[in-house]
Parts: sequence; C-alpha cells; structure tokens
Amino acid sequence: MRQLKPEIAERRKKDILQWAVHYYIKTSRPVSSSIIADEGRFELSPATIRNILQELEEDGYLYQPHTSAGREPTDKGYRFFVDYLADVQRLAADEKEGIERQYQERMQELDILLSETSRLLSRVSRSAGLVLSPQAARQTLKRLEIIPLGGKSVLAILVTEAGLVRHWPIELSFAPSARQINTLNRFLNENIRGCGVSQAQALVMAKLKQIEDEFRDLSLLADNLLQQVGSMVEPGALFVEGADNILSQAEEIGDLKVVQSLMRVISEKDAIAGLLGRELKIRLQGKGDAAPKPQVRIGAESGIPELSSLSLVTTTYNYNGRVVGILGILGSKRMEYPRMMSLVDYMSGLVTARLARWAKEDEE
Amino acid sequence: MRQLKPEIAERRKKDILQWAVHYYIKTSRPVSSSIIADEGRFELSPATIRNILQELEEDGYLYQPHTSAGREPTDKGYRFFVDYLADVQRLAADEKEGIERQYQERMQELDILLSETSRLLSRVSRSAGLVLSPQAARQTLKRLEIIPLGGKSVLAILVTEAGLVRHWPIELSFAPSARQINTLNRFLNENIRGCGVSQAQALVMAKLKQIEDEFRDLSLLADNLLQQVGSMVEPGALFVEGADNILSQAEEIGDLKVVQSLMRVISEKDAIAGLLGRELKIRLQGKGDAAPKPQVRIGAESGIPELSSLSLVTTTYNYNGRVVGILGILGSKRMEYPRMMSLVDYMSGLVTARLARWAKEDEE
DNA sequence: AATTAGCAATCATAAATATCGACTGCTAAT
DNA sequence: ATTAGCAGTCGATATTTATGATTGCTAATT
Repeated sequence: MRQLKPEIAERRKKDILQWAVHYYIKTSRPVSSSIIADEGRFELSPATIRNILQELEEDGYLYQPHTSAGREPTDKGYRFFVDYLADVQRLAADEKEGIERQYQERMQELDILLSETSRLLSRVSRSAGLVLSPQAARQTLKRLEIIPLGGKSVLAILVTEAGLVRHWPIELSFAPSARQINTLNRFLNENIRGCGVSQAQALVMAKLKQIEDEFRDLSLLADNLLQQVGSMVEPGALFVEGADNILSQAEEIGDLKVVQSLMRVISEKDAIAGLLGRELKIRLQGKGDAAPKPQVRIGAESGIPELSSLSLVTTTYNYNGRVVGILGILGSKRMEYPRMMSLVDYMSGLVTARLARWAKEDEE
Repeated sequence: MRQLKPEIAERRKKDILQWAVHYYIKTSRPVSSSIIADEGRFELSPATIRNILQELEEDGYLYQPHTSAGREPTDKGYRFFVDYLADVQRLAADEKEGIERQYQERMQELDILLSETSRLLSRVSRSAGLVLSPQAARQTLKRLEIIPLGGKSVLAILVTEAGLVRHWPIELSFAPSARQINTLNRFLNENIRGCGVSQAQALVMAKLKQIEDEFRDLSLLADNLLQQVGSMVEPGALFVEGADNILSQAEEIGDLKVVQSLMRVISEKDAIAGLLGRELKIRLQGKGDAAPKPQVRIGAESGIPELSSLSLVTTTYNYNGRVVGILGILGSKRMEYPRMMSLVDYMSGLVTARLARWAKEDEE
C-alpha cells in the first residue's frame, strides 16, 4: 500500500489540530470528526480523522467534555495554535484607519493617552483593554515644583519627561514665604532635570548642603519633598476598559460563579496589575528590542486562577528606546489570536510613536 | 358583634404591608398569608390576612408573581415602606467606629477623599458606592498657575478652594521666558483667589488690559488659559466602586441579560452621572438645608430602564454652606433601606465635615 | 359585621422517565 | 493506510408524574 512518510503524517496531524482549534474558536462548538471531514479540506474519512483526533487527545492537545461529544482544545492546544501561526496577520487597512481617526490630537498628557488607548483596545478587540502606565519612580524628571496653597499647605507637582503628571499636597511645619517658594522652585528645576527619581534626592540634598545657611527652612522642605518623590513606588497605574465585553462575548457561561469571580478580578485590578508588573520587570531587562513580539498567556498560564478561562495578549511599549510599559487585551480563550496579536502590536507602535514625538518636541 | 373602626382597620392594613415588605427584603421569598399569621404578631388567621392582602394587591402595593405564590412588593409597595419608616434608624456605634477608622488622614485632596468615600460606601453597604464630585466650574478658585515644560509647552494647574486639583497641558505659539511666567503667575494669583470660574475670566482680562503694553504676549496666554478654565464644563466626575457587589447580592438572577445590562450601565457611568447631575441641580436650588433627607429612588423611579430592578439611595454633601455634590449607593431593590439611608446620611456628614475642616485650615 | 375553617383549584418546582441523536471506539473489510 | 459499518455511551430535550405551597371562595362561627 501507499506508505506514508512519518513527516507527512506528522504534518497532517498538525494541520488538523490547527483546523480544529480554529473551528472551535470561530463556532465555540466542540469539533467532531465528521465536521472536519466535511468542512476541512483533508480528503479523509471521519474514521481516519477519529484516529488522528484520538492521538491528539493522548498528546494532550484536545479533550472531550464528555464521551460522545466532539473535542475542544486544551490550554496546550491553544498554545500550539498560537505558536504555530505562521505569519502575524496584518491588521486590515480600514481597521487601522478607524483607530487612527480616533487617536485624537488632544491626548497631550500621558494619563489621557493611556486611558484612551485602553478604551480603543477594548472597543476594537471587543474584550477588555489593559494598559499599564510606566512607573513614575523609574522615569526621569522634567519638572518638580511646589505651589503654595495658603498657610502651611503646599501642593507638589511632578512632571516626568514621558509626560506623566502627579500632584500631592504637603503639610509643612511652617508657612513659607513667596520668596522662599520661588527660590526653591528655581533651585529644584535647575538641578533635577533629566535625573532619575532616585538620583534626584541625593543630588539636590548634596547641593543644598553647600548653601545651607541661606536656606535652613527650605532644606527641610526640599528633603521632605524629595523623600515623598522617592517613595512613589506606585506599581504603575492600570487602565482597564470594557471589562463588560468579556461577558457579552461569553454566550455560554451558564455559570454565574465564573461571572462573579471575573468581576471581582476586574474590579480588584491589583492582581492583573501585579501580573503585568512582574512581566514588565522581566522585559525591562531585555532592553527595548526593535520588534518585541506580542506575548500570549492562555488560561491557567497567567497564574491567576480566576482567569483560567480567559487569555491575555500583551506587548510592551517604549520610551526613549527603553521598555517602559505594557499594554494588551484580556478576553475569551476563544479569541481570534492572530487579529488580537496584530492589534496589540499595532497599538503598541502607536503609543511608542506618540511618546517619541513628545520627546522630540521637547528637544526643540 | 365587635365593630371595627375604619381607622383601626386601615392602620392594621398598613402594618401588615410594612411587615410584608420587611419580610420580603430580609428573606427574598414571596410572602404568604400563613407566614404572616405565624410569624407576624397580628393574632389573625391566614384567611383574614388573605382578605387584607387581596385589598393591598388591588391597591397596587403587592402582586403575585403567579397564582398560588405568595406576594411580593411592587415599586409602590417599596415606596410605601420607605415613606412609612418612622425613624431613620441610627447607624450602629461599632459600624460608625469602623468607618471612622478607615477614614485615613492622608485624604488631603478632594479626588482621593471622594474615591475613598465611594469605596467605603460600597464596602459597608455591600452595594455599589457612588460619589459625584463637585463641578469644577461651579467652584471658587484658589490658585491658578502655569509651569513651563520647555519650549512652547506649559502645564496649567488649577486648585479650587474645595481642594480639587486639575491640570492640563497647553501648547503656546511662542516660548515664554521664565520671567514672563513668573509675572503671569503672580498676577493671576493676586487676582483670581475666591473668584468663581466664570468671573475670573472677565476680571483678569479687564485688569490685564490696563497694563497691556508690558504684557502683550502674556495677555494672549492668559486669555487662552482662562478660556480653557471656563470651558471645563465637566459634569463632575462620578466615582463608582464595588459594582460587583450587586451581582453577588443577587443570588437569584437566573437571567444573564439582567447581569449584562447592569454591567453596561455600570461601565458606561454616564447614565448614572447624568441622573445624579440632574438631581444635584434640583437640590442646588434649595440651598443647603441643615439636614437634607436621604432620597430613595426605587426601581423604575430612577428613569433608567436598566436600573428597574435596583434602587438608589442618595443625599447631598456641602461645602461652605452650599450643596456641591451627591453621594449614595446603588443596590438591590431589596436592600435594607433604613440602614442604607442612615449610612448615606452619615457619610455625607463626614464628607461635609472634612471639607469644612479644609476650609477652616485655609483661614488660618 | 368581622373572623375563621375548610376545601377545591392553580401552578411552580422537582423528580422520574423516556426519546433522540451526536459522537466515539472498535473491528473487519478494502 | 484507509475506510465502512455498527454497537455503545451519554448529554440534551421532552414528557410525564408527583409534590406542596398558596390562593379564593363559601359557609360556619363568634
């Protein structure tokens, strides 16, 4: 008989798995042998397909929700599907255009840029859009000022080079004069520009020491201020938009428990923020590659039990040639991975570009 | 035989309705005649109760989900229940204490105060906590400054007397000198303090005209700046926390549709913000009463179809003797109204007090 | 007149049962 | 190596039956 070369058999097996996962993603119906035989282009009878499916099940790529049902992909199956994707399909031109159009000019500030980006991600993907902002503590300072609020209160304002603005009130032990505040502001801004947050403190205090006599009171204030800047260990704010999309997508969640636990995760954003933060840390080390690949975490791979029925597609964005943040989407395990990966990739490019433009404008 | 005076019969009817609504709120089970006879203290037989229930149904206070089921309150029934509540039950002392303890000192800024308040509301009520922040445009200014970001960019910072801080970037047509910025800041802050947002613009521009020669460029900037301040028509930000509580409370929502529509309302906060905004407007006119009563909107009374299975308990908070914002909770129609009303009332007191303290500290 | 007991009627809910049909796995034929 | 054929499994769905909570009505009772 026709002897089949093992490579060919192997190849066919992969194709069938690919087809099956794809079919399941599209229809959310368990895949049966006859469906594959009928609708796939394999020219094989259901019986043969069954044999192959059986092997795939043994290998852990598929499973049967119950005897005599079709098969569904396991996490491993999805994982294979994603890894096997030959080319990251390009985003359709009109989709790009739509996104472009909504990318308003008014996004001059980092917070607004990021929250708008997560909203866009969610709208286009019809899943939850996530954006983790850069850690304030890791950025370089551009401006640090205080403005008097009357009495002993002042408001500290910090602007980083990437465009992050933070403000917080400080209660002093004395009422500063306008002159004092002026002096301090001038002094701060002559010295901290371009410093990292942590360096700034040491630097300013050192310089301040030299001229201490004049500024006894101010020295205290400056110390206080910089201390607070240093302790801004915010893990980076997480912008989440469109969590409700996940619900409307999942037609078949009979189980209210799932919905609830999901809700909890979403509203207690900390878990996700933590996950992304850890991931960011890892990627920070590998310095800003030219083309960072979107990363996909399927189901339990995320390490968060509540997310085991969801998948996470993320990638990084850069500022100044360095990775500074993460963005991505969170949606059904049955999402259209190719599209989502290119979407995430594209958005990351937009954010990076916008940040770069700011940097350039600064130079001028 | 014993002739019953009509007033007494009427009174009894009300008591039974009250008892029935209360029972339903607590157990979420339809109320049957025998339950009332057994567990209520009415000394009446089920048969008699049945007659009364029938009347109450005819009057529109109760309805049967189906023949041969007990009765549940209609919106009108809940409404009666709320209005009939003799005394607004005081919040338990230990609950107050718990709240007090969580009211951290660090809440120095309005945004933080309000978001923390909504979180607290949600945690104590186990429903969604809502806080509508004061409209920036309606507040009086305390401070308005710009700080240079290099090149033609500046960052405008606005602080209102109530402690609201807003910042936004401005792109100028020229690069201002440090001296110019300094002058403008001094000028602005000598003039706008205590002004309403709308007055500020007229005032400053008028004064600026007088000395125009010196400040030709600045005049442009100031105009631009104040224009933007004026157009901050933000309807007031809405803080929502704990929307997921609503889900976990509703044990018996078999219907996924309800969950979804709820989710949509929550994430599209605009509808609720609009409702509260309108309500605020109404209450703004009746100037800050000594003791504003918590308002309850039951089901469809809110005017938002998606909320027809929920109730809204709100009240106002004051600054400077004037109503400036609204806070409340959104939860199941079966909520414990008395407790919720006193909770909302109490929190409103706390916020008002905190704002007043800030105002006082300013005086010093 | 007001209340109550008694009783038939109603109907959601749950449990038990039967039916259907979509799959699979295996075996034997090609 | 592939395929056809077939028995067996099991979820999903429909059908039936039983259960019991609760009502409305009427006639008896106080």
